Amino acid sequence: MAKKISSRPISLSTQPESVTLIDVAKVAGVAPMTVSRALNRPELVRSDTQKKVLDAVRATGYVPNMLAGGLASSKSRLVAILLPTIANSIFAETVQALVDKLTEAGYQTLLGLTAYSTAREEALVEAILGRRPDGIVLAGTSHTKATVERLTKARIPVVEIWDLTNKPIDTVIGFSHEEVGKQVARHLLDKGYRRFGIVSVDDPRGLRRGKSLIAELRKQGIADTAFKILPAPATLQVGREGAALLFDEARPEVIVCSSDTLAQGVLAEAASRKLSVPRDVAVMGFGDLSTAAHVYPSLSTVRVDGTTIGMKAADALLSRFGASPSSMDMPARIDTGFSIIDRESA
Amino acid sequence: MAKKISSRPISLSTQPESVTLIDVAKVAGVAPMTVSRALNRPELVRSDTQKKVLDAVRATGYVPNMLAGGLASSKSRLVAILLPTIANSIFAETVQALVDKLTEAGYQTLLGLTAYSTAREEALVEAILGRRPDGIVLAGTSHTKATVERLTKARIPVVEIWDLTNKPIDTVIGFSHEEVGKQVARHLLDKGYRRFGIVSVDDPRGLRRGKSLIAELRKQGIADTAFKILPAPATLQVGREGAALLFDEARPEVIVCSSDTLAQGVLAEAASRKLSVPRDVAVMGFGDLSTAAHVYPSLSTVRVDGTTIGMKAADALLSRFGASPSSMDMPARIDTGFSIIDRESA
DNA sequence: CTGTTAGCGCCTTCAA
DNA sequence: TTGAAGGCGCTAACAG
Repeated sequence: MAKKISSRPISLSTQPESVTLIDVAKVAGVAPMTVSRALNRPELVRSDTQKKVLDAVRATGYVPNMLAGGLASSKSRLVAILLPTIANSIFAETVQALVDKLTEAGYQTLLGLTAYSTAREEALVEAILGRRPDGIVLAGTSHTKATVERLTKARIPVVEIWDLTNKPIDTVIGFSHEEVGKQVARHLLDKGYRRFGIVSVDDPRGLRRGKSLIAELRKQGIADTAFKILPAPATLQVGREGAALLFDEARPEVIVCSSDTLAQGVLAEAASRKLSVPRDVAVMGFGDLSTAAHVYPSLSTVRVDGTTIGMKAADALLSRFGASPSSMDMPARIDTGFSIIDRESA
Repeated sequence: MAKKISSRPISLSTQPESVTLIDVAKVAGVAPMTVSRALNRPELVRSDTQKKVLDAVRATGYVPNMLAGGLASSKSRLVAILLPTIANSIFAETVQALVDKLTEAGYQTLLGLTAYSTAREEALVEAILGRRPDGIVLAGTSHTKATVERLTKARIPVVEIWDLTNKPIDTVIGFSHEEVGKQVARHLLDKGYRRFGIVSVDDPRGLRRGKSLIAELRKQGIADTAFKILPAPATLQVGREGAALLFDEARPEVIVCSSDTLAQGVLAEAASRKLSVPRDVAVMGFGDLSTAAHVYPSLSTVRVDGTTIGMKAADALLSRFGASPSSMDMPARIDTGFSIIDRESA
């Protein structure tokens, strides 16, 4: 009778063979395909069949194998996220929002950490594309040529975040770091400051903000701006050290920091030197949101809404996942902007 | 001549069919299996064959499909990490260390965020097991029965971190939160404090530390300890609010916080009330490492080395991956400990 | 050292 | 609405 001897040996070992669609189908008394449908497209299955299947799933403890499903359907329900770092990171909120939204939509998230290295990013991209993700999110817009090529060839939605560019790989959601530097310069000049100091970690976007700030100051006739670049990650301690260097050398009227964490370190150093903020020295941070705002009345900051970036990135991906391949060619360029929050005048 | 007509249609579309092992094999002039070996177990392949294959890989731009590979070999080279949250998180360092080490070893990391909900954790575990990860890391030791069952049945290494228990699912790496509460109580009592206040977010481990602290104080004859529990996440602002409540009601001599971020908020509130720390009120944080240490001279804290936890978790996984299935039954229970850092006496 | 065969577990396609 | 056949791309196991 048996058309084919079961290839699965009757297991005598304690290792419970993993339950497959076929096992569920047997228990439910339907074809494997029907189980698949009941699970993935229930609207195509009569409700009593549906029930039989679900009962069988519970009875067997079946967990669908997404490797097999993904291989067969070329849909992995996987989104990769690549960022420089997660420790003490300005990206934390973005990741949180992104992961939350994607999880809710039934996608899982692969996390890769590049440590601000485009070479490492390239290696990660290659490895990750091996998983055939349905989409990928990258922090920043600066990548190696090979990375861009691979990403383009992969023909999946690519979202670059936390920066802006005129030549995105696909979709880009962020703001201009040059514009941040420029606006911060103008804002502080308007308030009458003339001697500036900058504390930044060695992060490409932070450096660009700093350079743009200096460029704008130059335009306005201010030539010498002390620019302290310290190794990442941006910790309170690093902020303190940077501030110490500036206080010892340049005695700036205002210190601009590449992140709020650094700014808090600067505040700590100022306090330890009995310097009053902002009277003796003003401090400007970057990043904000749940950290510094409302808490340090003397701290100004550039506020960036990381949560919005994460949510928009998720939206961008999800809308493309549903869409037809042709509409794949309609990427977006979203400027989420930033705002300068001035605690002194609040 | 052709044993079989190529099943792959000659593509006229612009969509470049993705390159497979077979394509590489053709170009290299070897069998597909040889390509597979050259890529995964090069030591089994003669070096000139090896070279032919690598050249063909480069020429074709081949990216191995890990879904297919995983399905065939039942090895996914994937590790899942489940934590409550990543925003403002005490886990950031742990994740960083874990991801770094695993990436280096050729594993990729799936990130799931549970928001302190065991129900959500259960759903995530189920979804994630569908990817057939080679291992899984969970924050905490408190899970639903279904989660524990599924995890046990999955027969993969499971590492619970940032807590300790006598009944781990498998391996557990962390420290006792009860012990933290107790030691903090004793430490502060020794220093002469008698009126305590606690600010905690609604996080199970933070609450356990707080309860243990209170229990120990009771033992020592101190009955009334104000315990403010605020909704997560732990931000500076929440710390400020908690402190404000305590200052208005209880006027504690010392405030113990469930995280350093909260503690910093408490410092800010104290400052705004012109209270001197630690003279008027002492503040004890939790977590530390790159954040508070060395920066706030007035802040005491419980130091936990999140990086070590992450590295040990990675080690635990990697050693089991290499090992024989039988040695799978030798889990570990590692107490990474903690230390109380007292800035006042430093 | 290299090749052949036979699936891994699921979904697409087509037929009933 | 359900079922049967075939293959997604790769690797284990064995043969040469």
